[in-house]
Amino acid sequence: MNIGQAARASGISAKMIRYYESIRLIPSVVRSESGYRHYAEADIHRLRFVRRARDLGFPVEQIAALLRLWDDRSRASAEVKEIALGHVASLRDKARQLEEMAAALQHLAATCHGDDRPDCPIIEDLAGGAARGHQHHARNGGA
Amino acid sequence: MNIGQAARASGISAKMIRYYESIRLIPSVVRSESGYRHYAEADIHRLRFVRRARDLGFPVEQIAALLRLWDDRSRASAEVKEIALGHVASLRDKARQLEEMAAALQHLAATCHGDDRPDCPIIEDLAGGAARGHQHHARNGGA
DNA sequence: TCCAGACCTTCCCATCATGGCAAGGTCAAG
DNA sequence: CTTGACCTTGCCATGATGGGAAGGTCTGGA
Repeated sequence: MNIGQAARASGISAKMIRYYESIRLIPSVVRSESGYRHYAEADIHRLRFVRRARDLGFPVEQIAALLRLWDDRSRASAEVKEIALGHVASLRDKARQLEEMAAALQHLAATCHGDDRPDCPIIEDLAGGAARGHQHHARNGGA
Repeated sequence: MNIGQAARASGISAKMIRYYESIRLIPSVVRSESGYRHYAEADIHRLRFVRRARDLGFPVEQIAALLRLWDDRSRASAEVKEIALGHVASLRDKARQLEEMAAALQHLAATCHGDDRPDCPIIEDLAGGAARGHQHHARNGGA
């Protein structure tokens, strides 16, 4: 199987397959005499593993760790679980941060008329909280 | 005020102030004869505006739009509100995606013993769903 | 046999926002 | 005048991905 077929079979673009190989996330595959990469079933499985892990938002570094654990038949499931739960925590943390920003901004937007008047609490907040109204500042604009 | 003081006053690193200037998010400030940037109060206000918008997760492009609206005393508040609510939606969307990943992974992890046995539903799922157990695949790993 | 077109290779560039480092100029205080 | 803090520009790196160029390979058909 050439890289294009491997890409279609795994759901990872050829570009990314080469990239993953370059950073050693996946091993170098065999090449034909002319230099074409050749993928066997086991390689496709590995790529699909990577694909699923990416879909779950794992950073590449952690995927590397998961692949090592996959290869190690005797590792404790606790090791895998620890990585997984650590990642869950990090995902939740990021989600919470985004949600907090959204809530703050929505709160601000709720007090904005949103009509054709120029009055806007959102801009006023960004401009420095409740303190000032709207000081002008036309400046030496042209770079 | 030099760039370092402006950085301290605005909460944006000197590096980022220069960057923002280079991409024209903020206008070029006046320079001393020796080339040092000099910041006036109005510049600091503008930088703080940018800082707050960044804290709310606005991408730089949208901050540029907000700054234009800030400068335009006659614009309708509806324009600002639209940008803000659009951003709220995008933040919520990202947060939801992360949360979905976290939930899926947590669900998976819940079925994993997490002890010293090698059995691990997490790895098994990544390796290809319920289909196979754990096929081996030692390969030309060397790279 | 030869060509077209689809495929492959490597290499470089861009994203987005940020930090780091290096080489060199400037300024203020001692 | 020296020292040290500060400034300047420029390049490189991140993390994961896409785009494109320049050139080699393979396959099928006329």
